[in-house]
Amino acid sequence: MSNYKTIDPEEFAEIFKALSNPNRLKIFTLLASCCIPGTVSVLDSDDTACVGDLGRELDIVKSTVSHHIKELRRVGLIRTRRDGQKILCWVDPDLVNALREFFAF
Amino acid sequence: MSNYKTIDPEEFAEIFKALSNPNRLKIFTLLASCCIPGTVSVLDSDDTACVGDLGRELDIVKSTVSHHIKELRRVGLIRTRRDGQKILCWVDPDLVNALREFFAF
DNA sequence: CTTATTGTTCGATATATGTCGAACTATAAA
DNA sequence: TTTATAGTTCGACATATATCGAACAATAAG
Repeated sequence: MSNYKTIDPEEFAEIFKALSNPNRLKIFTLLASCCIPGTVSVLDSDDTACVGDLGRELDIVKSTVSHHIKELRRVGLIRTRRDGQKILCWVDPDLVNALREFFAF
Repeated sequence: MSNYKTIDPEEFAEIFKALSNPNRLKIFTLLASCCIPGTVSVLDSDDTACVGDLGRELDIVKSTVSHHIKELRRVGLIRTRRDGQKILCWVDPDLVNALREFFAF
């Protein structure tokens, strides 16, 4: 694991912190599993809103979902784009790749 | 990322939480970079104590290091073994592999 | 323009966490 | 047995966080 010396501990700690909350991790995994990396995320094929759908899926109020989305976006794990009333979300494949390499021997 | 559906969010969130503290992440990376996976960890070739060495390296008191070691061990990221007065630490390669797969597309 | 829908921001609150120093335990050395 | 070294546990404190509901903002529909 020689690459461990090259990472910024503060930055990576922030990323792991973003994944340390169960609901936030579920949001991340939902987004990761429902979309092709690099493309816009949808929970079903009807192109529904991310924040609302995620809240309904996880049974948490939208203000909490919005807060979690903001945090995931802040550390770079996901990206967002407005489409009408809805905010579409998807995972950033580059950061996911960096995380996979972090755990590579 | 089809494997995202199979993980336990609570368990993985705990693991990420263990890595979410900068000092704890530094301990993990020090252990990961200084030892061959599966073997006993040493910071230098003199087989010195892990807790004391880590504390000196990171400039934090031993009670804090001990607390962090306990947390890393609780979630399975590291393993420990007593050797005389010293507690030797090393990373668990299986869990590191699982984390790498978690971020695999 | 008015109403409905979607998402954000704010304030409050309860809970968790990181850190330290002091006291204690365990092992080794003299 | 006494002393030294290494690590753990405990109590305390300050700080951060997760969550909710209410109020607000933006966009769409009528």
